[in-house]
Amino acid sequence: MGNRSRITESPPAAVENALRQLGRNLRTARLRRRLRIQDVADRIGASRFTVADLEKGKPGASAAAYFGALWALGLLNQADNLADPDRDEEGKVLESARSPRRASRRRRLDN
Amino acid sequence: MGNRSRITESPPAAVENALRQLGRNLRTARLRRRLRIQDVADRIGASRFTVADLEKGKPGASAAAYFGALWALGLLNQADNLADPDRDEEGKVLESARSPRRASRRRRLDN
DNA sequence: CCTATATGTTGAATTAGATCAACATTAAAG
DNA sequence: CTTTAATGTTGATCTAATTCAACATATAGG
Repeated sequence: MGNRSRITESPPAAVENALRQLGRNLRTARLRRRLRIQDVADRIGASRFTVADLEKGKPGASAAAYFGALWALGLLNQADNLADPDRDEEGKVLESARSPRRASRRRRLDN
Repeated sequence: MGNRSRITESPPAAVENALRQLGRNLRTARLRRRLRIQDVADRIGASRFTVADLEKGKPGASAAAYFGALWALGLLNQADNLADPDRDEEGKVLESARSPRRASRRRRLDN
């Protein structure tokens, strides 16, 4: 019943660091463009508080908010390659000839 | 969560598409690894419903959930370059010699 | 300096995100 | 085909994400 998931409440360090770095990058990009927090907020239809949270790397903020900030700064195209199957070399190796639509337990590798 | 921001409630098409694509990529990567939705959910400490939402590209899901899914699949490193200042060619051009800590309205370019 | 303003901080109010149960559907493997 | 399990769907519940006001701080520019 509805509470916050562990990944949002206390993310692993790698996730926390990635979000903090993204936040710092968003701030750098905004300042380079001479935009105020409020300007970005206006462009995406959010409050200045939310945009400030994004620049802090707040884990609980919505993915749309982060992507929207990238979009407002003209940087959304950099998200296109995220988890791109063509770039997933490990995945390519693991994939069999036929790609299943469900993950069957019996054929799954242990780990 | 509270008053849902416009960017989360009805994101611009570019943002919506980017999220849907990310969701599809997460699913492809998961299936290649022969993992069930539940397996990814267990790894990040979320319910299978949330992970299913991620694979649909749900805008309102937390950024930590998306990054956590990438992390669970060994793909988080692909997020490192998001908005990387070194790759922000347009930002480099706009940046003056000194990088300000605030965006002053007077010096801001119109647009 | 001095002033204007961008940003930080806090606390309260509101509502939607996350969870779960129960059931339906569909694909995988024998 | 049959069986098993992975995934989809729905609705209710609970709590945290977001907003906002008000004030404090600090930076930019003159």
